[in-house]
Amino acid sequence: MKDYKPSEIEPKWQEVWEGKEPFKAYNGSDKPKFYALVEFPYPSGEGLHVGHPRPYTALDIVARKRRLEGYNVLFPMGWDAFGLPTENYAIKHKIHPKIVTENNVARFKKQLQSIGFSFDWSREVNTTDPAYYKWTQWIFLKLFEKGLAYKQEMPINWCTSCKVGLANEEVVNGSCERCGGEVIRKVKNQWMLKITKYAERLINDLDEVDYLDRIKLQQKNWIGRSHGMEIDFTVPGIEDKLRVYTTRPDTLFGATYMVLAVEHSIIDKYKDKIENLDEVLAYREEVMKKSDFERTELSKEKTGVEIKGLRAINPATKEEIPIWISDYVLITYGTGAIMAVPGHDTRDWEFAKKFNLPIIEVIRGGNIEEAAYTDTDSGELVNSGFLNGLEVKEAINKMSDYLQEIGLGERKVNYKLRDWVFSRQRYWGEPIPLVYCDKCGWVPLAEDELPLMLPEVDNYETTDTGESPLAKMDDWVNTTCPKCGGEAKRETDTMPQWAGSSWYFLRYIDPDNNNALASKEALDYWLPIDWYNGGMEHTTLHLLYSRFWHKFLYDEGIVKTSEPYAKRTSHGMILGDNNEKMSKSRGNVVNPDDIVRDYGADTLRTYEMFIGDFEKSVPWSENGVKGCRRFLERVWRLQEIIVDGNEYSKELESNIHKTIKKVSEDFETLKYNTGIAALMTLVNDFNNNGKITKKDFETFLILLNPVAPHITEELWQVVGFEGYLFNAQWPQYDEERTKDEVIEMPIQVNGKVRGKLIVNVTDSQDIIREKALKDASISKFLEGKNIVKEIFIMGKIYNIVVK
RNA sequence: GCCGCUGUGACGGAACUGGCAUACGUAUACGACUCAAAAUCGUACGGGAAACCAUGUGGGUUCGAAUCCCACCAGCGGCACCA
Repeated sequence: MKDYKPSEIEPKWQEVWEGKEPFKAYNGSDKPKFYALVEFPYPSGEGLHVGHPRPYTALDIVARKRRLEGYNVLFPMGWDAFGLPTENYAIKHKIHPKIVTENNVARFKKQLQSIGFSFDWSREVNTTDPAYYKWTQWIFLKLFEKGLAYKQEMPINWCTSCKVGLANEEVVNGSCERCGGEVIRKVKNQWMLKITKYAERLINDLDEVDYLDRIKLQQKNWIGRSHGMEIDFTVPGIEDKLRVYTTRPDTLFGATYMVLAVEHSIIDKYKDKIENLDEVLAYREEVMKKSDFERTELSKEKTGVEIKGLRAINPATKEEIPIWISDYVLITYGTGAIMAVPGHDTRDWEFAKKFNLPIIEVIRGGNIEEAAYTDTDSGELVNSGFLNGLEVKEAINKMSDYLQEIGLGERKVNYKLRDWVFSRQRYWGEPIPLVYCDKCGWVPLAEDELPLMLPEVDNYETTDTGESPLAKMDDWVNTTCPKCGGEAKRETDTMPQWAGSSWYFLRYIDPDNNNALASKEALDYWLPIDWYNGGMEHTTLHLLYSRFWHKFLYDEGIVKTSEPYAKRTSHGMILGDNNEKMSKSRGNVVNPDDIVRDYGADTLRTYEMFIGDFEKSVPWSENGVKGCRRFLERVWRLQEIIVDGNEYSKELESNIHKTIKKVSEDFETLKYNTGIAALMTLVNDFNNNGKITKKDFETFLILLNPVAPHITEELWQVVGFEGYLFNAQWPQYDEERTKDEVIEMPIQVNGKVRGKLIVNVTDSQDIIREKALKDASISKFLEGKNIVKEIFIMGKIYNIVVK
């Protein structure tokens, strides 16, 4: 027997796979299809770390298993390559982002190939490839055509360091997700995508898909549907009414003041009427500097200024109430104005306490001297005229009806979800294919002008003015209007990184198509994606954005499924061996190259799957890696104890059937760790038995193959099985043979195990009782006591209750 | 503050539908082999002298609870005054 040398056999088999193409997916095959998808990586300068292979190996196992089961499997890989880190690196090192991307992609690809994933590399996509982003631009133009892309001046998150507008979702703890720089709010003209138009369907259609519950829940909470009421407050002396949004119209009698967002339009419109305008404007200026996060930090003291000279009428009490501005009311949610009910809203309560505003109890049940009473399940309306005596839910309805009748309110469904800020003032992104003409407005490029190529520039650094680097390129910016032929200017903003990743799974289906993003037949054949695995951190951004785009393409008749992913699962992070997140600065990053070099790809794969619960984060352990290498060494040495035989060994047969069942099920349910444990147990059984038949070994090799494809393929050849393992069939098990006839049954007295009996599974209660009473270790617990009850479950347990 | 997830040996974890807690692996100790070491193989391995006690804590339901219910505590993640 030769030594097990992964460094020799792994490259050998990778070459065979490259030549024989067993992992190629075929469009329009007669076989049943299976589309397995993992999130394509951002090719960063750091290269792959051991966290990447975890989900890739998991779905590689599924993909390989499906092929052995006779499926036509699409398991692709590509590169999500636009984005700021590459651009920042390019600026710092004076290398063009295109070159940086090429280098990073080459490195990632080499790393991935060394691990032996069964990707169909002939379908590789790259979001920065003009042939790819042509279709990203094309989808954008479709959105524009349908009125789902619009430009609007609105306050956005502005990173002072990157000089770039960020989606709310991209702001992390008040800092820029990409660079960590300070985020302030700035009014800018931005391209927006109307994802909110799809909010309802994005929630409702979750019922149709098989996502982990926590993923569905997180999306639902993110979209945040609430049913409420828009109520108009009249302001004597001005024409406009002040409109607020509330989910608690029942508390209207307790509304003792109003609060507006500092950006509210009423301030500028009626500045002549505001007696303390200077004070109001000074406060506004102060607040505008701050990010949403700082403004809404709960722990901080409430601040605000009363707008003197304007007062509103509470439509329920008809009394005049003061109007304030404060940073705790956001212009981006609801109407940018609230009615404050300090008795029953915590933030309003704190504000009222601070500024000595009246607090009225309108729902009995708490003590509003101490805190706002916010419970909606119990309590009775008081001090509320026609609502008195009602419960909250009834009161909401009655008040809503009343307001609607008198024309001062209407029911309204609101969402936390906001439209998607789609503009970036950066270089390394897809150019937005629109032209601005003074005469015609925003005009889309014709389809045959796509892709609008990202121009080559010498200087792609950001501008101090906040304009895109493209704005400095006069030759590129100045163009003619596609509509009227007159002078026009190109849009210089680029798209966010999320654009390319919102539809990449469609391009894999038909990656070289020049006439469409993918052919209709191919899309119809492959969709939906049968299984998509990715990180929890993408649940609210990428996952939601891509569902939105897919639904739009569905409405356009381009795809036949309203949802892109039939199933979505998530993996946990791999932490450093010090139990902290892997990062360069912490110095705990493990590079898979080292593991492949020192232990082999199969060991890396086995360990990543055996490391723990797939859904939980888990620290890396080099000792665990060693253990998996030892396991593969034991597998390798099994060739020494093989004897001829086309049947399973009698002594092992039951265990083999059980293992086939266990592994087949575990590989489908994210329980890779216990699946591998079962294979380890079977190897131990093999060794304890001293010899195994060829048939025993053959089945074992197929079961292990998805996890450790190289060693199993090699052993297949060494032992002399026919052809290649990748052409084999996944083994079947016989349910009857997975069941034991004789078991060790625990015998309990008062619920505590007092003994164990070897019995037939089918033995009756009488037989077991007789045996148990004869057993001294059990009967001594029964002495001098009366049996008052017996619990018997055949083949499982016998419990005697005594007194 | 809200929402979600998670708490089991020294460590990663296992435990079907409420039915033998700690499978599998790691670490450790001892033994075999060896001149020796590595590798390999074998044995032990939750605590306790024992009765017993142990699945974050305290209650509850049950013949029986890691699993179900209630209330807490801790850690991780997400969100950010969302009216």
